[in-house]
Amino acid sequence: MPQMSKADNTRIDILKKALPLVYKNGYQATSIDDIIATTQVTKGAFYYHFKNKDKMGLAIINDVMYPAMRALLVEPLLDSQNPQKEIYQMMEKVLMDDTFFNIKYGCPAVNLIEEMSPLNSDFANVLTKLFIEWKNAVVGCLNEGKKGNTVKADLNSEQVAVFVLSGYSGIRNLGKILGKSSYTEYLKELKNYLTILN
Amino acid sequence: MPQMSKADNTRIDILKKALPLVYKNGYQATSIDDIIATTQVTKGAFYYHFKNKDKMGLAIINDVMYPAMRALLVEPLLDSQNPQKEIYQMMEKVLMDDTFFNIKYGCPAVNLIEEMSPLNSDFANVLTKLFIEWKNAVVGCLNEGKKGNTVKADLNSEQVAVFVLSGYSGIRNLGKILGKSSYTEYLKELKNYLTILN
DNA sequence: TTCAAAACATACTGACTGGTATGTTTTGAG
DNA sequence: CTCAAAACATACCAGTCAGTATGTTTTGAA
Repeated sequence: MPQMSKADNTRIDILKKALPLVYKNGYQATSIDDIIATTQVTKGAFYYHFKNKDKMGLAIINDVMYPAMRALLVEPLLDSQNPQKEIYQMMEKVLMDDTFFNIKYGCPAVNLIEEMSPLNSDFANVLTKLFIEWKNAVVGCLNEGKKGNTVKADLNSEQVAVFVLSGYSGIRNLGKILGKSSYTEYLKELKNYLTILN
Repeated sequence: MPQMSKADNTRIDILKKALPLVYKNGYQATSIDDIIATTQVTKGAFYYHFKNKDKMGLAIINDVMYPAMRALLVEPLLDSQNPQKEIYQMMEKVLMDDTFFNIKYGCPAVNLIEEMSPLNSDFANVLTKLFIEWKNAVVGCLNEGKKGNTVKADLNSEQVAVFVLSGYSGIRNLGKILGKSSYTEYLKELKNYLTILN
Protein backbone atom coordinates (compact mmCIF):
# COMPACT_ATOMS: atom_id res chain seq x y z
CA MET A 1 0.00 0.00 0.00
CA PRO A 2 1.96 2.94 -1.24
CA GLN A 3 1.35 6.48 -0.03
CA MET A 4 -1.75 6.10 2.11
CA SER A 5 -2.98 9.59 2.92
CA LYS A 6 -4.75 10.28 6.18
CA ALA A 7 -8.05 10.33 4.33
CA ASP A 8 -7.35 6.95 2.78
CA ASN A 9 -6.65 5.67 6.27
CA THR A 10 -10.02 6.88 7.50
CA ARG A 11 -11.71 5.15 4.61
CA ILE A 12 -10.02 1.80 5.10
CA ASP A 13 -10.52 2.08 8.85
CA ILE A 14 -14.27 2.42 8.36
CA LEU A 15 -14.30 -0.63 6.11
CA LYS A 16 -12.20 -2.79 8.42
CA LYS A 17 -14.28 -1.94 11.46
CA ALA A 18 -17.59 -2.24 9.63
CA LEU A 19 -16.83 -5.74 8.37
CA PRO A 20 -17.04 -7.44 11.79
CA LEU A 21 -20.33 -5.67 12.44
CA VAL A 22 -21.78 -6.87 9.14
CA TYR A 23 -20.33 -10.31 9.82
CA LYS A 24 -22.07 -10.60 13.19
CA ASN A 25 -25.36 -8.87 12.56
CA GLY A 26 -25.91 -9.02 8.82
CA TYR A 27 -25.65 -6.21 6.32
CA GLN A 28 -29.14 -4.75 6.52
CA ALA A 29 -29.25 -5.05 10.30
CA THR A 30 -26.05 -3.04 10.63
CA SER A 31 -27.02 0.62 10.69
CA ILE A 32 -24.77 3.46 9.64
CA ASP A 33 -25.20 4.80 13.16
CA ASP A 34 -23.76 1.50 14.43
CA ILE A 35 -20.79 1.90 12.13
CA ILE A 36 -20.00 5.50 13.01
CA ALA A 37 -20.36 4.67 16.69
CA THR A 38 -17.83 1.85 16.36
CA THR A 39 -15.41 3.68 14.12
CA GLN A 40 -15.64 6.97 16.04
CA VAL A 41 -16.12 8.69 12.71
CA THR A 42 -18.90 11.20 12.21
CA LYS A 43 -21.68 10.91 9.71
CA GLY A 44 -20.23 13.71 7.66
CA ALA A 45 -16.97 11.82 7.33
CA PHE A 46 -18.78 8.62 6.48
CA TYR A 47 -20.76 10.21 3.67
CA TYR A 48 -17.71 12.04 2.41
CA HIS A 49 -16.08 8.66 1.72
CA PHE A 50 -19.15 6.69 0.58
CA LYS A 51 -22.04 7.91 -1.53
CA ASN A 52 -24.46 5.66 0.33
CA LYS A 53 -24.63 2.54 2.48
CA ASP A 54 -24.54 0.14 -0.47
CA LYS A 55 -21.38 1.69 -1.91
CA MET A 56 -19.76 1.11 1.45
CA GLY A 57 -21.02 -2.49 1.51
CA LEU A 58 -19.54 -3.10 -1.92
CA ALA A 59 -16.27 -1.50 -0.83
CA ILE A 60 -16.12 -3.86 2.16
CA ILE A 61 -16.37 -6.81 -0.21
CA ASN A 62 -13.98 -5.50 -2.86
CA ASP A 63 -11.34 -3.88 -0.69
CA VAL A 64 -11.30 -6.04 2.45
CA MET A 65 -13.13 -9.32 2.02
CA TYR A 66 -11.99 -10.15 -1.50
CA PRO A 67 -8.23 -9.96 -0.89
CA ALA A 68 -8.52 -11.83 2.40
CA MET A 69 -10.63 -14.63 0.93
CA ARG A 70 -8.40 -14.87 -2.10
CA ALA A 71 -5.38 -15.44 0.11
CA LEU A 72 -7.18 -18.17 2.04
CA LEU A 73 -9.04 -19.97 -0.73
CA VAL A 74 -7.40 -19.31 -4.08
CA GLU A 75 -3.69 -18.81 -3.52
CA PRO A 76 -3.08 -22.16 -1.77
CA LEU A 77 -4.32 -23.88 -4.94
CA LEU A 78 -1.98 -22.17 -7.38
CA ASP A 79 1.11 -24.05 -8.60
CA SER A 80 -0.37 -27.32 -7.50
CA GLN A 81 1.31 -30.71 -7.40
CA ASN A 82 -1.24 -32.74 -5.43
CA PRO A 83 -4.82 -31.46 -5.81
CA GLN A 84 -6.42 -33.65 -3.17
CA LYS A 85 -3.88 -32.64 -0.56
CA GLU A 86 -4.03 -28.95 -1.42
CA ILE A 87 -7.81 -28.79 -1.53
CA TYR A 88 -8.06 -30.57 1.80
CA GLN A 89 -5.44 -28.41 3.47
CA MET A 90 -7.00 -25.23 2.14
CA MET A 91 -10.32 -26.32 3.59
CA GLU A 92 -8.91 -27.42 6.90
CA LYS A 93 -7.02 -24.19 7.34
CA VAL A 94 -9.93 -21.89 6.53
CA LEU A 95 -12.34 -23.89 8.71
CA MET A 96 -10.14 -24.68 11.69
CA ASP A 97 -7.21 -22.28 11.83
CA ASP A 98 -8.23 -18.82 10.77
CA THR A 99 -8.73 -16.52 13.73
CA PHE A 100 -11.15 -14.12 12.08
CA PHE A 101 -13.98 -16.61 11.71
CA ASN A 102 -16.40 -17.50 14.47
CA ILE A 103 -18.37 -20.68 13.94
CA LYS A 104 -21.51 -19.03 15.25
CA TYR A 105 -21.39 -16.42 12.50
CA GLY A 106 -20.24 -18.64 9.63
CA CYS A 107 -18.44 -17.05 6.71
CA PRO A 108 -19.09 -13.39 5.84
CA ALA A 109 -18.98 -14.03 2.09
CA VAL A 110 -21.42 -16.93 2.33
CA ASN A 111 -23.67 -14.85 4.58
CA LEU A 112 -23.74 -12.01 2.09
CA ILE A 113 -24.66 -14.33 -0.76
CA GLU A 114 -27.53 -15.57 1.33
CA GLU A 115 -28.74 -12.15 2.41
CA MET A 116 -27.92 -9.79 -0.42
CA SER A 117 -27.55 -11.59 -3.73
CA PRO A 118 -31.31 -11.95 -4.29
CA LEU A 119 -31.92 -8.31 -3.36
CA ASN A 120 -29.10 -6.40 -5.03
CA SER A 121 -27.42 -7.32 -8.29
CA ASP A 122 -24.31 -5.27 -7.50
CA PHE A 123 -23.72 -7.39 -4.42
CA ALA A 124 -24.52 -10.52 -6.41
CA ASN A 125 -21.96 -9.56 -9.06
CA VAL A 126 -18.98 -8.96 -6.79
CA LEU A 127 -19.75 -12.08 -4.75
CA THR A 128 -20.13 -14.14 -7.91
CA LYS A 129 -16.75 -12.90 -9.04
CA LEU A 130 -15.15 -14.08 -5.81
CA PHE A 131 -16.66 -17.55 -5.94
CA ILE A 132 -16.10 -18.01 -9.67
CA GLU A 133 -12.45 -17.24 -9.07
CA TRP A 134 -12.34 -19.78 -6.29
CA LYS A 135 -14.11 -22.34 -8.47
CA ASN A 136 -11.65 -21.69 -11.30
CA ALA A 137 -8.75 -22.20 -8.90
CA VAL A 138 -10.14 -25.60 -7.91
CA VAL A 139 -10.68 -26.49 -11.57
CA GLY A 140 -7.16 -25.38 -12.48
CA CYS A 141 -5.74 -27.30 -9.56
CA LEU A 142 -7.52 -30.48 -10.65
CA ASN A 143 -6.50 -30.04 -14.28
CA GLU A 144 -2.89 -29.74 -13.19
CA GLY A 145 -3.39 -32.98 -11.28
CA LYS A 146 -4.58 -34.64 -14.47
CA LYS A 147 -1.30 -33.78 -16.16
CA GLY A 148 0.66 -35.21 -13.24
CA ASN A 149 -1.65 -38.26 -13.06
CA THR A 150 -2.59 -37.53 -9.45
CA VAL A 151 -6.26 -37.29 -10.48
CA LYS A 152 -7.96 -39.39 -13.11
CA ALA A 153 -8.12 -37.96 -16.61
CA ASP A 154 -11.86 -38.39 -17.15
CA LEU A 155 -12.73 -36.34 -14.07
CA ASN A 156 -15.25 -33.55 -14.55
CA SER A 157 -13.30 -30.79 -12.82
CA GLU A 158 -16.10 -28.20 -12.95
CA GLN A 159 -18.48 -30.64 -11.36
CA VAL A 160 -16.08 -31.51 -8.58
CA ALA A 161 -15.37 -27.83 -7.98
CA VAL A 162 -19.07 -27.02 -7.57
CA PHE A 163 -19.37 -29.95 -5.18
CA VAL A 164 -16.42 -28.81 -3.08
CA LEU A 165 -17.61 -25.20 -2.94
CA SER A 166 -21.08 -26.37 -1.96
CA GLY A 167 -19.59 -28.30 0.90
CA TYR A 168 -17.78 -25.23 2.19
CA SER A 169 -20.76 -22.94 1.91
CA GLY A 170 -22.99 -25.56 3.48
CA ILE A 171 -20.83 -26.45 6.46
CA ARG A 172 -20.41 -22.76 7.24
CA ASN A 173 -24.16 -22.62 7.46
CA LEU A 174 -24.76 -25.89 9.32
CA GLY A 175 -21.93 -25.17 11.71
CA LYS A 176 -23.95 -22.27 13.06
CA ILE A 177 -26.46 -24.65 14.58
CA LEU A 178 -24.55 -27.96 14.83
CA GLY A 179 -21.35 -26.59 16.33
CA LYS A 180 -17.64 -27.36 15.96
CA SER A 181 -18.01 -31.14 15.80
CA SER A 182 -19.79 -30.74 12.46
CA TYR A 183 -16.67 -29.06 11.06
CA THR A 184 -14.45 -32.00 11.97
CA GLU A 185 -16.99 -34.53 10.70
CA TYR A 186 -17.27 -32.63 7.46
CA LEU A 187 -13.49 -32.54 7.03
CA LYS A 188 -13.14 -36.26 7.66
CA GLU A 189 -15.72 -37.06 5.03
CA LEU A 190 -14.24 -34.55 2.62
CA LYS A 191 -11.02 -36.52 2.86
CA ASN A 192 -12.90 -39.71 2.01
CA TYR A 193 -14.59 -38.02 -0.92
CA LEU A 194 -11.35 -36.65 -2.33
CA THR A 195 -9.92 -40.18 -2.57
CA ILE A 196 -12.33 -41.01 -5.40
CA LEU A 197 -10.80 -38.35 -7.61
CA ASN A 198 -7.88 -40.53 -8.65
CA MET B 1 -56.94 -30.62 10.36
CA PRO B 2 -60.04 -31.25 12.38
CA GLN B 3 -62.44 -28.45 13.27
CA MET B 4 -60.61 -25.38 12.05
CA SER B 5 -62.46 -22.39 13.39
CA LYS B 6 -62.58 -19.14 11.44
CA ALA B 7 -60.01 -17.69 13.82
CA ASP B 8 -57.68 -20.64 13.28
CA ASN B 9 -58.03 -20.04 9.57
CA THR B 10 -56.97 -16.42 9.94
CA ARG B 11 -53.93 -17.50 11.89
CA ILE B 12 -52.77 -20.11 9.42
CA ASP B 13 -53.55 -17.77 6.54
CA ILE B 14 -51.21 -15.16 8.01
CA LEU B 15 -48.46 -17.75 8.39
CA LYS B 16 -48.86 -19.19 4.90
CA LYS B 17 -48.83 -15.78 3.24
CA ALA B 18 -45.99 -14.46 5.40
CA LEU B 19 -43.69 -17.36 4.56
CA PRO B 20 -43.15 -16.36 0.90
CA LEU B 21 -42.41 -12.81 2.01
CA VAL B 22 -39.82 -13.98 4.51
CA TYR B 23 -38.46 -16.39 1.91
CA LYS B 24 -37.93 -13.64 -0.65
CA ASN B 25 -36.84 -10.74 1.52
CA GLY B 26 -35.46 -12.27 4.68
CA TYR B 27 -37.05 -12.29 8.11
CA GLN B 28 -35.82 -8.99 9.48
CA ALA B 29 -36.44 -7.17 6.21
CA THR B 30 -40.07 -8.31 6.17
CA SER B 31 -42.08 -5.77 8.13
CA ILE B 32 -45.34 -6.49 9.88
CA ASP B 33 -46.86 -3.79 7.69
CA ASP B 34 -45.75 -5.83 4.66
CA ILE B 35 -47.43 -8.89 6.10
CA ILE B 36 -50.73 -7.26 6.96
CA ALA B 37 -50.80 -5.60 3.53
CA THR B 38 -50.35 -8.98 1.83
CA THR B 39 -52.70 -10.89 4.07
CA GLN B 40 -55.38 -8.18 4.12
CA VAL B 41 -55.48 -8.59 7.88
CA THR B 42 -55.35 -5.61 10.19
CA LYS B 43 -52.70 -5.01 12.78
CA GLY B 44 -55.21 -5.65 15.53
CA ALA B 45 -55.91 -9.10 14.13
CA PHE B 46 -52.21 -9.81 13.69
CA TYR B 47 -51.36 -8.98 17.28
CA TYR B 48 -54.39 -10.87 18.52
CA HIS B 49 -52.89 -14.03 17.06
CA PHE B 50 -49.20 -13.38 17.75
CA LYS B 51 -47.66 -11.73 20.77
CA ASN B 52 -44.90 -10.21 18.68
CA LYS B 53 -43.05 -10.59 15.40
CA ASP B 54 -40.70 -13.28 16.67
CA LYS B 55 -43.56 -15.49 17.90
CA MET B 56 -44.99 -15.28 14.39
CA GLY B 57 -41.62 -16.13 12.88
CA LEU B 58 -41.34 -19.18 15.11
CA ALA B 59 -44.90 -20.18 14.22
CA ILE B 60 -44.02 -20.00 10.52
CA ILE B 61 -41.19 -22.43 11.12
CA ASN B 62 -43.07 -24.80 13.41
CA ASP B 63 -46.49 -24.82 11.78
CA VAL B 64 -45.71 -24.37 8.07
CA MET B 65 -42.06 -24.89 7.24
CA TYR B 66 -41.36 -27.85 9.50
CA PRO B 67 -44.15 -30.14 8.20
CA ALA B 68 -43.40 -29.23 4.59
CA MET B 69 -39.65 -29.84 4.92
CA ARG B 70 -40.23 -33.06 6.82
CA ALA B 71 -42.35 -34.39 3.98
CA LEU B 72 -39.66 -33.50 1.44
CA LEU B 73 -36.49 -34.43 3.30
CA VAL B 74 -37.25 -36.94 6.05
CA GLU B 75 -40.19 -39.07 4.95
CA PRO B 76 -38.61 -40.28 1.68
CA LEU B 77 -35.82 -41.81 3.77
CA LEU B 78 -38.00 -43.86 6.10
CA ASP B 79 -38.42 -47.60 5.44
CA SER B 80 -35.37 -47.61 3.25
CA GLN B 81 -34.07 -50.44 1.08
CA ASN B 82 -31.40 -48.66 -0.93
CA PRO B 83 -29.87 -45.63 0.86
CA GLN B 84 -27.87 -44.28 -2.07
CA LYS B 85 -30.88 -44.29 -4.34
CA GLU B 86 -33.23 -42.79 -1.76
CA ILE B 87 -30.82 -40.07 -0.69
CA TYR B 88 -30.16 -39.11 -4.29
CA GLN B 89 -33.83 -39.09 -5.26
CA MET B 90 -34.78 -37.07 -2.19
CA MET B 91 -32.15 -34.51 -3.15
CA GLU B 92 -33.06 -34.42 -6.81
CA LYS B 93 -36.73 -33.95 -6.02
CA VAL B 94 -36.26 -31.15 -3.53
CA LEU B 95 -33.77 -29.34 -5.75
CA MET B 96 -35.35 -29.82 -9.17
CA ASP B 97 -39.03 -30.68 -8.79
CA ASP B 98 -40.57 -28.75 -5.94
CA THR B 99 -42.59 -25.79 -7.17
CA PHE B 100 -42.31 -23.69 -4.02
CA PHE B 101 -38.59 -23.10 -4.27
CA ASN B 102 -37.01 -20.44 -6.45
CA ILE B 103 -33.31 -20.87 -7.12
CA LYS B 104 -32.75 -17.16 -6.66
CA TYR B 105 -34.04 -17.32 -3.09
CA GLY B 106 -32.52 -20.64 -2.06
CA CYS B 107 -34.15 -22.59 0.76
CA PRO B 108 -36.13 -20.76 3.44
CA ALA B 109 -34.86 -23.01 6.23
CA VAL B 110 -31.23 -22.57 5.17
CA ASN B 111 -31.79 -18.83 4.84
CA LEU B 112 -33.19 -18.60 8.35
CA ILE B 113 -30.25 -20.50 9.81
CA GLU B 114 -27.96 -18.05 8.10
CA GLU B 115 -29.84 -14.94 9.17
CA MET B 116 -31.41 -15.74 12.51
CA SER B 117 -29.58 -18.53 14.31
CA PRO B 118 -26.72 -16.30 15.49
CA LEU B 119 -29.14 -13.59 16.65
CA ASN B 120 -31.96 -15.50 18.33
CA SER B 121 -31.64 -18.76 20.22
CA ASP B 122 -35.33 -19.60 19.84
CA PHE B 123 -34.94 -19.55 16.08
CA ALA B 124 -31.71 -21.51 16.39
CA ASN B 125 -33.45 -24.18 18.46
CA VAL B 126 -36.38 -24.88 16.16
CA LEU B 127 -34.13 -24.86 13.10
CA THR B 128 -31.67 -27.18 14.81
CA LYS B 129 -34.51 -29.54 15.59
CA LEU B 130 -35.48 -29.67 11.91
CA PHE B 131 -31.97 -30.37 10.65
CA ILE B 132 -31.15 -32.84 13.42
CA GLU B 133 -34.24 -34.77 12.44
CA TRP B 134 -33.14 -34.73 8.83
CA LYS B 135 -29.64 -35.83 9.80
CA ASN B 136 -31.05 -38.65 11.90
CA ALA B 137 -33.16 -39.77 8.97
CA VAL B 138 -30.05 -39.97 6.77
CA VAL B 139 -28.20 -41.84 9.51
CA GLY B 140 -31.09 -44.25 10.00
CA CYS B 141 -31.34 -44.79 6.27
CA LEU B 142 -27.64 -45.62 6.03
CA ASN B 143 -27.77 -47.94 9.03
CA GLU B 144 -30.63 -49.82 7.40
CA GLY B 145 -28.43 -50.12 4.34
CA LYS B 146 -25.70 -51.68 6.46
CA LYS B 147 -28.09 -54.42 7.52
CA GLY B 148 -29.04 -55.10 3.90
CA ASN B 149 -25.40 -54.86 2.80
CA THR B 150 -26.13 -52.04 0.36
CA VAL B 151 -23.65 -49.81 2.20
CA LYS B 152 -20.41 -50.94 3.77
CA ALA B 153 -20.50 -51.83 7.44
CA ASP B 154 -17.60 -49.66 8.57
CA LEU B 155 -19.22 -46.49 7.22
CA ASN B 156 -19.45 -43.55 9.60
CA SER B 157 -23.11 -42.70 9.06
CA GLU B 158 -23.09 -39.51 11.12
CA GLN B 159 -20.14 -38.22 9.14
CA VAL B 160 -21.77 -38.99 5.81
CA ALA B 161 -25.01 -37.38 6.96
CA VAL B 162 -23.25 -34.14 7.90
CA PHE B 163 -21.51 -34.19 4.52
CA VAL B 164 -24.77 -34.69 2.64
CA LEU B 165 -26.59 -31.99 4.58
CA SER B 166 -23.71 -29.60 4.01
CA GLY B 167 -24.00 -30.21 0.30
CA TYR B 168 -27.68 -29.35 0.30
CA SER B 169 -27.29 -26.22 2.38
CA GLY B 170 -24.33 -25.15 0.30
CA ILE B 171 -25.81 -25.65 -3.13
CA ARG B 172 -28.92 -23.76 -2.06
CA ASN B 173 -26.58 -20.88 -1.30
CA LEU B 174 -24.29 -21.16 -4.32
CA GLY B 175 -27.24 -21.65 -6.64
CA LYS B 176 -28.30 -18.10 -5.85
CA ILE B 177 -25.30 -16.75 -7.71
CA LEU B 178 -24.25 -19.62 -10.01
CA GLY B 179 -27.71 -20.48 -11.34
CA LYS B 180 -29.51 -23.68 -12.29
CA SER B 181 -26.52 -25.37 -13.93
CA SER B 182 -24.85 -25.54 -10.52
CA TYR B 183 -27.78 -27.64 -9.26
CA THR B 184 -27.35 -30.23 -12.01
CA GLU B 185 -23.57 -30.29 -11.59
CA TYR B 186 -23.98 -30.76 -7.87
CA LEU B 187 -26.43 -33.62 -8.36
CA LYS B 188 -24.14 -35.40 -10.82
CA GLU B 189 -21.25 -35.25 -8.39
CA LEU B 190 -23.46 -36.26 -5.48
CA LYS B 191 -24.23 -39.42 -7.43
CA ASN B 192 -20.50 -40.08 -7.85
CA TYR B 193 -19.91 -39.47 -4.17
CA LEU B 194 -22.68 -41.82 -3.08
CA THR B 195 -21.04 -44.69 -4.96
CA ILE B 196 -18.19 -44.78 -2.45
CA LEU B 197 -20.59 -45.66 0.37
CA ASN B 198 -20.74 -49.34 -0.54
C1' DT C 1 -82.20 -13.76 23.00
C1' DT C 2 -78.46 -12.40 25.95
C1' DC C 3 -73.98 -11.03 26.76
C1' DA C 4 -69.31 -11.87 27.79
C1' DA C 5 -65.40 -13.25 25.65
C1' DA C 6 -63.14 -13.85 21.28
C1' DA C 7 -61.84 -11.78 17.13
C1' DC C 8 -60.88 -8.16 14.80
C1' DA C 9 -60.22 -2.72 13.33
C1' DT C 10 -58.06 2.02 13.58
C1' DA C 11 -55.19 5.48 15.10
C1' DC C 12 -51.34 6.40 17.13
C1' DT C 13 -46.44 6.52 19.46
C1' DG C 14 -41.53 6.73 20.30
C1' DA C 15 -37.40 4.84 18.61
C1' DC C 16 -34.65 4.26 14.77
C1' DT C 17 -33.40 4.50 9.76
C1' DG C 18 -30.63 6.29 5.63
C1' DG C 19 -29.62 10.43 3.98
C1' DT C 20 -28.92 15.73 3.65
C1' DA C 21 -27.99 20.68 4.65
C1' DT C 22 -24.94 23.46 6.43
C1' DG C 23 -21.55 24.35 8.74
C1' DT C 24 -16.06 24.20 10.52
C1' DT C 25 -11.35 22.54 10.37
C1' DT C 26 -7.36 20.63 8.08
C1' DT C 27 -4.28 20.04 4.26
C1' DG C 28 -0.94 20.99 0.77
C1' DA C 29 0.19 23.17 -3.69
C1' DG C 30 1.66 27.73 -5.33
C1' DC D 1 1.75 32.77 4.07
C1' DT D 2 -2.51 32.20 1.23
C1' DC D 3 -6.58 30.13 0.20
C1' DA D 4 -9.28 26.87 -2.18
C1' DA D 5 -10.37 22.32 -2.02
C1' DA D 6 -10.44 18.23 0.81
C1' DA D 7 -11.84 16.26 4.98
C1' DC D 8 -14.51 16.21 8.43
C1' DA D 9 -18.50 17.71 12.20
C1' DT D 10 -23.38 18.70 13.80
C1' DA D 11 -28.10 19.20 13.50
C1' DC D 12 -31.75 17.78 11.43
C1' DC D 13 -35.50 15.50 8.31
C1' DA D 14 -38.95 12.50 6.37
C1' DG D 15 -39.92 7.77 6.31
C1' DT D 16 -40.33 3.32 8.52
C1' DC D 17 -40.39 0.19 12.28
C1' DA D 18 -42.50 -2.87 16.07
C1' DG D 19 -45.69 -2.40 19.19
C1' DT D 20 -49.90 -0.34 21.89
C1' DA D 21 -54.27 1.93 23.27
C1' DT D 22 -58.70 1.94 22.49
C1' DG D 23 -62.08 1.02 20.24
C1' DT D 24 -66.01 -2.12 17.41
C1' DT D 25 -67.88 -6.41 15.64
C1' DT D 26 -68.59 -11.31 15.70
C1' DT D 27 -69.30 -15.67 17.91
C1' DG D 28 -71.32 -19.28 20.50
C1' DA D 29 -72.60 -21.15 24.94
C1' DA D 30 -76.32 -20.59 28.34
